[in-house]
Amino acid sequence: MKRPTLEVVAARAGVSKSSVSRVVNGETTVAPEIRDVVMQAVRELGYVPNAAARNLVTRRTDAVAVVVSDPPKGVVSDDPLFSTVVRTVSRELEAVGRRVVLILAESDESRARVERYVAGGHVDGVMLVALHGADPLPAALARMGLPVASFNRTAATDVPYVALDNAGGAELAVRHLLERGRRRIATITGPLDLYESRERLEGYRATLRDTGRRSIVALGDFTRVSGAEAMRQLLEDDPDVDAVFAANDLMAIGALRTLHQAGRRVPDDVAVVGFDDIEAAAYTTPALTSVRSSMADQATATVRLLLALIEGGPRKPVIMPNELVVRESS
Amino acid sequence: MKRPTLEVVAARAGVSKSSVSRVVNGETTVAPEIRDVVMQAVRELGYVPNAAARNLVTRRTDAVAVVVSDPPKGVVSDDPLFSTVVRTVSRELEAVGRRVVLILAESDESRARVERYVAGGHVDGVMLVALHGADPLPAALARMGLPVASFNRTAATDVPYVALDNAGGAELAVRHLLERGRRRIATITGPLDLYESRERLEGYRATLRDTGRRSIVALGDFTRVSGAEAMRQLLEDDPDVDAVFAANDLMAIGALRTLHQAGRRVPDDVAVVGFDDIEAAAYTTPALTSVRSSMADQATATVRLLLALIEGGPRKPVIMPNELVVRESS
DNA sequence: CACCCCTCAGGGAGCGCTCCCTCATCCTTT
DNA sequence: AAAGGATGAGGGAGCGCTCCCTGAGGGGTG
Repeated sequence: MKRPTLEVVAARAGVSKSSVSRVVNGETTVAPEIRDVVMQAVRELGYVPNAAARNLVTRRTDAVAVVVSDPPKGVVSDDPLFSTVVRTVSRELEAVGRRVVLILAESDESRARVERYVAGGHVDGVMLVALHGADPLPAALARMGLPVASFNRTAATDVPYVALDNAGGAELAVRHLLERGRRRIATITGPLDLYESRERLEGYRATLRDTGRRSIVALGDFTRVSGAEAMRQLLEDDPDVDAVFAANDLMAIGALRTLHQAGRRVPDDVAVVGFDDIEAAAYTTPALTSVRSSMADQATATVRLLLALIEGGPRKPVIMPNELVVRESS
Repeated sequence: MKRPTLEVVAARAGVSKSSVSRVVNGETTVAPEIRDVVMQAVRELGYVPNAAARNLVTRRTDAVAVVVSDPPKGVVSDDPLFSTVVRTVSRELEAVGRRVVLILAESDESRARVERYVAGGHVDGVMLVALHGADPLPAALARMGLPVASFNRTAATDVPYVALDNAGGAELAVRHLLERGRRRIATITGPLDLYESRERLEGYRATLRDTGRRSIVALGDFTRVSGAEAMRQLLEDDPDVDAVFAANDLMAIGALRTLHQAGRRVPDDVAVVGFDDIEAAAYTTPALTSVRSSMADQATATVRLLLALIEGGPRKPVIMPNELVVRESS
């Protein structure tokens, strides 16, 4: 069951190790006949280069770490962000022949492990996902000089990122509700240690402020449960609320549930708008109006950014646009 | 920015490379004072062993490939199976100090890449997820002698797996509907090239058969869209249908949507039962009755199985139990 | 025709680590 | 007290690969 080495292939092909190496690595300075005989031997022996040996000398790994830094927060296991991002990223990296090493950094301990791992030079670059503002990881990674790109903005200003136009999206949502004639427009925020949450909240506030209306804010943490809870709070605090902008769809879904239980009709009594336009948004009752932000596109852009960084490209952030998808809930 | 090597650490500590190696690898045959002085040097220099070099000689990688073999099937990006499994597996492997190399095998081409990759000895074992019955990958991987464990049963009989009691779960669902007095119980199946789909269908059929009732079957593919479509079909084929057992929750959610649009009340006119009890099941309107099968537990069991396999454990399958969670939809 | 240059194959050092083997030291045992 | 055994440190080969360097051979130029 021993795998053939370069040397064995060379012997079989009757050429030197160097030539085989050149052929395998696609160098052009090889005579066609040597090329052919080597390829033949490679095929016959089922030769696969040993990545460890190669990595040992080249210092390149062809691997990228995808670090999902995020507290486990209970059972939010079907968080669509996670699968969309991981899936897209994996697909995109696969296409350029790079491996994905997935790392969940849920505790300080595992965060330390990530640092050690990355410091060990096992990967060519790191993509960061879902960090709260205070997370020390981005800065720590950036400090070790390895290419790092972040999905969403982080507190570490020197880490290039790809983010949405969050404030713009929130403005879209709120303007839409105003146009529908809503007067008491509340919001359910995401965790405020996340930039996106803060920006969405700020967009909501700014838009209302322009019309002289006051903000009605309840705090959530991007989970369905928190959305349901926040909606209950909102109903209690201000029974006349007639519209809600939830900072993501999961929370909007939670809010929908609370409204249903409380006997409020959507959109007749209360209009609801979410953010992200996840697939489930089209399957709620009533179907959810949402700010569409293609997480997949954002993920792709982040991968591209990281790859560019690895090639020595410029470290500049990217902002993705978004649009409003109007459905039954508003 | 050059990383220190074993040799440098040895020099600093005033001992031999061998001793440093022993300390770093936690061998016990080292005098405490040498241990201490080495640890000190390691700390001071921030030494992290080079995995490539280590792997080159030991042939161990401490990495496990998680292969998600699955056609891209459009936008089913928030498939809860994916995130739950990947997340759980990652967490579990992290805990035992192993890396996760995530590979999406969506095309024949990438499947070939997986084979080559695994053949290259880059990982100590492979965990397979979500394969359709005809997938040649499991057999191919098993053939190369590497430990392989599958999340769910596959066609390759020699690949150990962890599966649910699918037929039993279906029976639970159907019996429950019968007890509720339903007479025309239909089912929406998953893709029939999946064992789980076939087993759930078989469980449904067998249970109905025992009561002398006939089966009413519509085909789905585990997505919301397909559930909605199948429900439409069912309504058309048999307008008197008064209960539906969907082979997973996502399709049940799709069915709920169709029923809502068709003006049928749930559960009054039609009762709906899903399978998996994903988080979203509690957030539908009405909340979904579902067969609970902890995907997380199943994923954990699969990891354990794989780790045992790597240690040379026995190759025997594991079957997980399930229970019915009754909510408003039935 | 002689010389030089260019192209391209082969030789071999060395990447950082492990692990086998040797050997020094100290403790036991008779 | 001498010899054998246990313990544990050090030396060094070698894992499979890349890449620099050397040098052979062929073609072009004056």
